[in-house]
Amino acid sequence: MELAIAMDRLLQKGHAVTPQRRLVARALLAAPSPVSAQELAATLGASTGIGQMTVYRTLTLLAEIGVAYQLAAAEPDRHEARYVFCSSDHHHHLICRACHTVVEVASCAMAEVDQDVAQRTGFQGVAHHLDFVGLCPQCAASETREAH
Amino acid sequence: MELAIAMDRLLQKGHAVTPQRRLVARALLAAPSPVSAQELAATLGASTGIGQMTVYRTLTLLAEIGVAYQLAAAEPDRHEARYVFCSSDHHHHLICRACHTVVEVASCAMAEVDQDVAQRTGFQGVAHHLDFVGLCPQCAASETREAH
DNA sequence: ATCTGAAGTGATAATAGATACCAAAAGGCG
DNA sequence: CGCCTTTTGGTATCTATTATCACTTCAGAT
Repeated sequence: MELAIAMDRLLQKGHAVTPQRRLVARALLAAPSPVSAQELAATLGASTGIGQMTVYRTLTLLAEIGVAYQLAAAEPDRHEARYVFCSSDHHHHLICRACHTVVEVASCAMAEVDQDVAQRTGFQGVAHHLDFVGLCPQCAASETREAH
Repeated sequence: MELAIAMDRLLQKGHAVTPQRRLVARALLAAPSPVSAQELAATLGASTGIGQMTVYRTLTLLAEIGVAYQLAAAEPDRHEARYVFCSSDHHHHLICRACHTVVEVASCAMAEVDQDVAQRTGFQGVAHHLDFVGLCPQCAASETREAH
C-alpha cells in the first residue's frame, strides 16, 4: 500500500505521523485528478474537521519529502497550486487539458539533458521542472464529435 | 530590433499597438531577470502612469502571442507569475536559483519526446512545460567561497 | 507505561496577487 | 477624417496563501 510508504518516509525524514497527515495523503492518493489545497480542505474539513492550515502545511511537507508533486502547468484562470500523489521515483506527468486526468510518464532521458545543459552553460546542479499537457483519447474523441 | 517584431506580431494577431503595450514590452525586454506583473506595474506606473490592470492584461496577451513566456519554475515563497521576453521560436530557460539570471537553452529534442509520449499514451496534441534551474557559474563560485 | 519537550494543529486575522466593472480615452480601418 | 471597436485605468473585490498563537498530540527516553 502506497500510503504506508508515504508515512514511512515522513518518519524517516524526522516528521511525525499524525492522523491528519494520513488523511490528507489518503485523499491525495484517491484523487482521480490534481487537486488544490482549497478543494482538499473543503472536502476533508467537512468530513473530518481538519483545518485548512493543516492541509496547506501537509501538502507542502509531502511535496518536500517527494511524496506529492506540485504541478508546474497551471490551468489558465486558476492561480492555485495543484498537487498529485507520487511515491515512486523521479518521473513526469502528462495532464489532459480537458478532463485533467494525470498519467505518469516513465522517467525519460532527462538526467542526461540536465547534464548536457550544465555542460553547455557552465551552470551547476541543474535540475528541471517539466510537465506534459495534451488531450487524452477520450477527450480527443468527444472534442472531435462536438466540432462535427 | 526585437521590439518591432513583437509589435508586428500584435498587429498580425488582430491586436492594437498602443503606447502602453510598447512600454510594457520594452520594459520586459530590458529586464535582466524574470519580472513579475507587480514589479513592472510599480516601475512603469511611477515613470509613465500605466495602470496595473494594463500591465497584467498586456503580459497575458504577450504570453498568448508568444512574445513573452511565463516561467513554470516559481521561486519558493513567491507565488506570483514571472515573465521573460522571448521573441524567438520555441526554446527553454535555464534560471539561476540564486541570482535568477536567465539563459536561453537552444531547443533540444523535446519535440521528439512529445511525439514519443503521445505514442505511448494515446494522448493527442502533446506539448510540454519545461524550465531548468541551476546555479550560474558566478553564484556557484560565491557559494563555494561562503561555505569555505 | 508514562512523562516531557518538541512538533503539530486549527480558528481567526491579515497579506497580497490577480480580476471585475465601467466610464473615459485612445487605436485602426473605411 | 470620423466612426466603431478596442483599450485603458481607478476602485472595489475576490481568493489563495500565510501569520499568529494558544491548545493538543506525537515520539523517544526513562
